[in-house]
Parts: sequence; structure tokens; C-alpha cells
Amino acid sequence: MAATCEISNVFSNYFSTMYSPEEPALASVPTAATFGAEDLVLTLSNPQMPLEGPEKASWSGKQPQFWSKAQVLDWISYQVEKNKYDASSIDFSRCDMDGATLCNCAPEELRLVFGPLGDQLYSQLWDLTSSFPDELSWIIELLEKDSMAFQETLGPFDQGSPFSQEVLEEGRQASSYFPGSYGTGAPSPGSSDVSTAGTGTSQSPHSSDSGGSDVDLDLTDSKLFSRDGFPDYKKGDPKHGKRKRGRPRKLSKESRECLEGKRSKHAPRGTHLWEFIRDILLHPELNEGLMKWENRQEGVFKFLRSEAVAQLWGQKKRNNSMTYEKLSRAMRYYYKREILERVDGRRLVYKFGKNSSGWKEEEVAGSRN
DNA sequence: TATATATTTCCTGATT
DNA sequence: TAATCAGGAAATATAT
Repeated sequence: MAATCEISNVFSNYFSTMYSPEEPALASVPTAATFGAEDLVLTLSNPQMPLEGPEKASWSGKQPQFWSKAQVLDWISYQVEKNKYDASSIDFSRCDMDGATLCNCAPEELRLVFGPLGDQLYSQLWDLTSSFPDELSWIIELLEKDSMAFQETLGPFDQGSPFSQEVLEEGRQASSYFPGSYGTGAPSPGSSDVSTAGTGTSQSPHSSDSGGSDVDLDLTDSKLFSRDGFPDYKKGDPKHGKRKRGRPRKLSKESRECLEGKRSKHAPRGTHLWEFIRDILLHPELNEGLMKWENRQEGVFKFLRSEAVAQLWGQKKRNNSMTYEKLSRAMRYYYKREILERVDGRRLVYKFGKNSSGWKEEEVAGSRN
């Protein structure tokens, strides 16, 4: 839990520094410059938001994790009204909590306080948190999830054992995915850093399929960290035989719900791969070490830690078997569509093409105004 | 429901 | 030799 709070703080800090403090109402609303017009539209069309009427609710447009106590109350009132629930049966003295606390409530706790409305609130909360489109929310989510999974995993182990120490140490090293987010002034990563993006779902170290390897992200045995119920295929694994071509089938709805817990029915489809890449490049403070611009004006960029980026992409797509080799295949398809241009003779280097957008400095600056 | 689009996966061969 | 690139083929997921 401490890790969760720290992570939230880190990103809260990020948000508050990223957006003008003079405009608190906008503080948590991603700008088009940051997340792209598409994402902005998603935000505005979020069905969970009470957009009708001239006044937007105070909590609207803000991630539940960052709601204040007043905003939590506001949201509860909204839900009570929306569901035409008898508010007299609610013990409002127990509603004195901020968004982070609310998000940490189990459905039983909510049921205890809100009665039958508790389930509805829990479900709405899930929808809200998971439908948030900004590109950081999924990182936050995955950091928090990994953090808990990691702690649960370590639980039964002797924390002082060389094994767990080693895992922790490796985790710390790999957490430099986003060293900027833990930069000076930011809270020490402490326990949270071991759970950093990409850690939990790294591919099998035995996979010969992996193309790259600037950094081996595999912190642990995949069995320890397998998540989401994704089949952990291994190329040439005699147990499983040769895998069929193509994208693996999704698990059945039931299996997924069982493995993931209750989640939004409409997980945001989110960005395309090239947009994901672009967004990483546009946030050097968060992606330090993952990718870099070779020539910003020309749109030329380079993967510094190809496998790490692939893992992050896999996390975003909830696919823990993503590798740089596969990601690069998808990137190569962009050549035909002129979203990317070839950069001959240079490994791990790509260039944005004429059908890509939102990466030019003028565009970024323009849409920020 | 059918179709188009966007990947994802596997593969072989070439290049660095 | 390993990593990466290139691109064909086939498969699935999702949007329309």
C-alpha cells in the first residue's frame, strides 16, 4: 500500500508540474498536446462523466485516485442521484475519505457503507479508473498492480533470502524504465520501484524469440510474475508443442474475469503503436533511457532499450509475450502506410513519416496553447 | 454479420 | 554467433 501511495505521489507530482498551477481545474486534464486529440475526445466523451448541464462536476475529468474528500462526496452524491438511491440509508460519516482511499475500498467495504449501492459504486469506480484515457493512467495502474503482485509474491518467501534480494535488486535496476519519475525531489521509490513498469510480465528468458536485448527485463521467473492469465508460451516448449501462427486467442470472458478481477467492460482501446512510441518520445522526463530523438526536426528516433519498450507495449496491450522482434514487425508495416520511413543502415533507428502526426515541436507547442 | 484495419505471431533469409 | 532487419503468411481483435 505504501508503494501504491508513493507511486500516486510520484505521478501527482508529475501532473502538478506538468500542468499550470494557475489552472487547477485543468490540472488533471490531459492536453491535446500531451495525449493527442484522439485521447482528448475520449476524455470528453467518457460516458462516466456527467457532462450534461453547464457545470461540470468537480470530480469530472480527474482520476478517482486524485479526488479530494469533497470530490469523493460530490461523486457519491451524483451516484446516489443518478441511481435514485435512498441516501438516508447511507452513513455519510464513513464517507470521509479521499479518492485514493476510496479506490482502495473492497466491494464488501463499499457495500457495508452504501448498502446495495456499494456494488454499483464499485463498478462505476472501476469503469472510471480504467476508462481514463491518458497515457499515464495505464502506467500507474500497472505500477500499482505490479507492486501488489510483487509483494504478494514475495510474501511467502523469506524476505532476507538471497533469492528475494536478488529479485529486488534486479527489479530496482529494471525500474529505471522511468528514472525521471523518481528523480530528485520525487519520493524515493522504495518498495514501489521494484514493481516498475514492465516488470511483471516480461517474457520468458528462455525465449529465443526475443530479438533484442539492451536490457533483459526479466526480473524473475515468469511463473512468479505471470499475470492476467496470459498464456506464457515458450517457443519450442516441448510441453506445448509448436505454437500456432497468429495472435493467441483471448481467454474466455469468464476466465478473464476470474483472473483479472472485475474490470471495465470497455477497456479503452487506446493508442496505436506509433502513437505509443511518439508519446514515449514526447515525455523524456518519464522515458529517460528507453528511446531518444536522433533528430527531432526530422522525426528520427532510436530505441535505446528495445526490449524494455516492447515490454511496455505488451503491458499496454495486456500481452506479456511481446518482444522487440514482434514490435518491430508492426513498425515495419508502418513503412507501407508512410507512418514511418526507413532509416537504412542504422539499427533500432526509425523515422516518422508524413502520415504520422503530433510529434513535431510546432505541433506539440501549438496544441499546448 | 461482414468486412476492413491493426496488430500479433511465426517463419526464413539477409545483414550487421 | 547473436542481434537485428526485412517481409511473407496466417491468425486474432476491434471498429465500422
